[in-house]
Amino acid sequence: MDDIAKALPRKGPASPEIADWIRDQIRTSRFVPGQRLVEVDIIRKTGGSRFKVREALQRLAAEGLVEIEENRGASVREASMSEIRQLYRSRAALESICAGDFARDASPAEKAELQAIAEKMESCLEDGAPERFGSLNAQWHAMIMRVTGNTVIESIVRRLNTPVHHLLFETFYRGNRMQDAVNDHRLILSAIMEGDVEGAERAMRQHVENGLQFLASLDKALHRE
Amino acid sequence: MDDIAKALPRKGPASPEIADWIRDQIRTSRFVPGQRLVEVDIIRKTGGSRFKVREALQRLAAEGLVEIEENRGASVREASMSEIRQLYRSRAALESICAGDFARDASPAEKAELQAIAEKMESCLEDGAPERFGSLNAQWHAMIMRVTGNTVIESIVRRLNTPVHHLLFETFYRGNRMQDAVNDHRLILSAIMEGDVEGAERAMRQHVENGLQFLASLDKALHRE
DNA sequence: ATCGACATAATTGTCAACAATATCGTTATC
DNA sequence: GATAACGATATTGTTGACAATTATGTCGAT
Repeated sequence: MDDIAKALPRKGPASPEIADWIRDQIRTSRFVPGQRLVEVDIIRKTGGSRFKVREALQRLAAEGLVEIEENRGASVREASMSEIRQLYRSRAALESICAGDFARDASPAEKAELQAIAEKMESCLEDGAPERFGSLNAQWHAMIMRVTGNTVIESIVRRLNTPVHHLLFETFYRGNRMQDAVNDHRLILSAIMEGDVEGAERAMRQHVENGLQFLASLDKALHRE
Repeated sequence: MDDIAKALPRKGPASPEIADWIRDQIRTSRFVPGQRLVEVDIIRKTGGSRFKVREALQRLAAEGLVEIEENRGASVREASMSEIRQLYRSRAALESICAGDFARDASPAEKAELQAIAEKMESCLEDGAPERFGSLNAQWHAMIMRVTGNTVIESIVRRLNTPVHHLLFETFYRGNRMQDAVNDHRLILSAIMEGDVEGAERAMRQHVENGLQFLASLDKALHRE
C-alpha cells in the first residue's frame, strides 16, 4: 500500500533550468557583458549543485553566450558589432526562407493566427508595453518558422539571437522601434496573405536588415553617449 | 638547480580534445547513429577522467551531435532526412552569401589560392583519394568564408555540417560525386574570378543543393538496399 | 606615495567514492 | 511455454573534499 505518494525527493533545479535562469539574467541585463559568473554565486541564487552549475555553464559556452577561460571561469561574452552584423545577415537569409515557405504553405487559419498576434502587437503601441511587445514579437517570428516545419532553422535563429537578446529588449524601449516593426510586419503579412512568396521573402529580409540598422545606431549612441 | 625540466605532469587529455576525439569517431562511422556512448568506454579509450568525459559529452549535446537522456546517458543522434534538408537549405543560403562576398572583396592573391586548392582536388580525381579530397573540400569551403571575415557564419556552417559529416565522407566514395563537385567548383570559381557577385552566389547555392540531392539519393539507396 | 615580494583568501579544476537508476538474466508461477 | 516478480550487474547522477591556480591584501624598501 503506497499511499506515501512518492514523497517527492525535492531535488534542486536541473542544469537546463539553471542555464535558462542564467540566459534570462543576461537577457534582462542583470548580468552584463564582461561580468564574471562566479560559480558559488549562481549556486546560492539558484539552489543548484556546483556540478549542475558547471554543466549549465558548459552548455552556455557551447552556445557562445558565455566564455570560459582556463582557471578564470566563465564570463558573459560581449558580441562585437562585426559579429552582430553577421548574425543579422544570417537571420535575414534564414528567416526570409521561412517567410516564403509560410506564404506558400500555411493554411488560411494559420495565416489568420499570425495576423491576430500582429494585431495584439499593434495594441501595445498605444499603452506602450515594450516587454509584452518583445514577447509577442518573439512569438510572431517563431510561428512563421515553426508552422512550416522549419524547426531546425528556428533553433538556429534562436541561438543567433541570444547574444543580442538584451539589446533587442532595449531597442523596444527606444525611439519608434516598435512602430517601425509594426509597419514591417504589415508589409510581410500582406505579402503572406496574397501568397506572394518572393514578396514575403523580400519583406522579411528588409525587416531584419532594418533591425540591424536600428541596433547599429543604438550601439553608436551607447558608446559615444 | 632545476634540471628536472618541470617533470611534465602528464595529465590526461582535456575535455575539448575528448570532444574532438568523439566527433572524429562519429565522422569516420566508428560510432554510428543510435549507438550509446558509455562513459567508461570513452575513459578507457581516451585516458581522460570521467569528469572530463562528461564535460565533453555535455558540449557535444549542446552542439546537437549527441543526445543525453536522463539516467540513460549519451547516444549518437540520428539526423532525419527532413532535418538534413533544412541544414542544406541553411547552408545554401549562408554559403552563397560568403561566395558573393568573396567574389567582391577577396584579393587576387586570395582568389589564386582558392584556385590552387581546387586544382589539388582535381588531382585527387585520378588517383581517387576520397579522404584527401574531403579534407581539401573542407578547406576550400572554409577559405571562402574566412577570408571575407565571415567567421561567425563559418562557425555556424561547421556546426550545421557535423551531424552529416559521416555521410559527406561517405558520398565521396560513391558514384561520381567527386567529379560533380569539381565541376561545381569550376563554375563557382569562374564567377569569382570575374568578380561576378550574383553569379557566385547562384553557383554556390546550386552546388550545395546538388550535394543535398546526392545525399538524398544515397539515403534512399542505404535504406532500401 | 609607489612599487614589488610575500602571505592570504577566493575561485576554479580534478578526482574518487557513494547513491540512484536502468538493464539484463533468473526463477517461480500459472 | 509465456509472463511477472525478483535480484544481480552495469551505468549514470551527485556530492563533497582536496589540489591547483588566480586574485587580493599587507608590509617593507626606496
